[in-house]
Amino acid sequence: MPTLDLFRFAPFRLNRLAAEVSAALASEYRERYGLDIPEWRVLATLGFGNPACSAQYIAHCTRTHKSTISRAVTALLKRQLVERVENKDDRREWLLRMTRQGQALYQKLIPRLKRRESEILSCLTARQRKEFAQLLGKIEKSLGLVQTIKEAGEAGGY
Amino acid sequence: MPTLDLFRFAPFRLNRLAAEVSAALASEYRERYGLDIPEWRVLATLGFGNPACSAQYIAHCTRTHKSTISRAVTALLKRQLVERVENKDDRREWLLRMTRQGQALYQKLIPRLKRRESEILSCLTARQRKEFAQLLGKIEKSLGLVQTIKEAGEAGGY
DNA sequence: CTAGGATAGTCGCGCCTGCAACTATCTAGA
DNA sequence: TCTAGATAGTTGCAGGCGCGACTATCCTAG
Repeated sequence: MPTLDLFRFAPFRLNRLAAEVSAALASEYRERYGLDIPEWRVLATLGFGNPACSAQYIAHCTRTHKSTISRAVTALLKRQLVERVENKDDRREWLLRMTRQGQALYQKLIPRLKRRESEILSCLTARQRKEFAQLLGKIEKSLGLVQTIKEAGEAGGY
Repeated sequence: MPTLDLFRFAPFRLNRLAAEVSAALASEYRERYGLDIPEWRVLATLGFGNPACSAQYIAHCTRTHKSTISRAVTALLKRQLVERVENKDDRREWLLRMTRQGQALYQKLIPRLKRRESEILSCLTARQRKEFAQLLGKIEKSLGLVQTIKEAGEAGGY
């Protein structure tokens, strides 16, 4: 007679943990800066080595649906946190980048988020944190979640 | 100038991984058996050491909102996968338990889900899987996600 | 015994988000 | 060149779910 302990079942544990961690961070970007997760992902992508990229690129490498990214970009445009410029080579897409105001918000937000992450992981030793990151990496890799940046990049620079 | 690599940021990684794992399992309980996640959580709770408990108990220990559990129970009642009996001692609540049909579905579903979990974790060695479970446990504990069963139990048996 | 507060469960409302259709644009092949 | 298919982005729609109000019931203090 098969049985399953939900509390030892990795998929359930990952879901619950991710929800809890997201809730812990939401107070930073939502309550303090009025951002939701998709909007934060747009800023995060533009803020790290991708100063001007398309919405599609952001959707790909954050694994977020393009309609969700589209709405996030619309909201960020309205708040003048990002701007978009026409891509002469391909007029279907727009190149997105943070405005000065967007960068200012980003600069203030990042240290707060890093601090929150540190708090959450502070129950682990430095060695355990590294181990945890590596194990996550192995699972991500086997699920095909890792190479999105490189592949996206190689697939035409976006 | 602070910066943050989304792909090394634990909250993002956990979110993305949880979403991917959930999607991988959804084909089992949704496509094959027409269950969504809350419904599956109800069955899982009833199937493991809690043969007759209240909706509130399920909500507590799965960390799911009571309205979500309520709707899941309604759907399961309609499909006659669970039934509920009046609790003479407290007529505000109902005791839920799986019907014979519910148990039959549960028996067929469990091995499939376990197999999927094994596939997902097959990229890790046995030792790494154990390590991963322990690290998850430490984080869960520090976030107060662990003792829900015991606390719920001690809080009156529900 | 009664009144006020707590708790179980239900349900309406609104937000979020994925799906799919749509437009505009690009690309490849006849 | 022209056409068919692919792709970027937007948007209407519907389903899922959390919030909060509501009813019914229970409990505790006076």
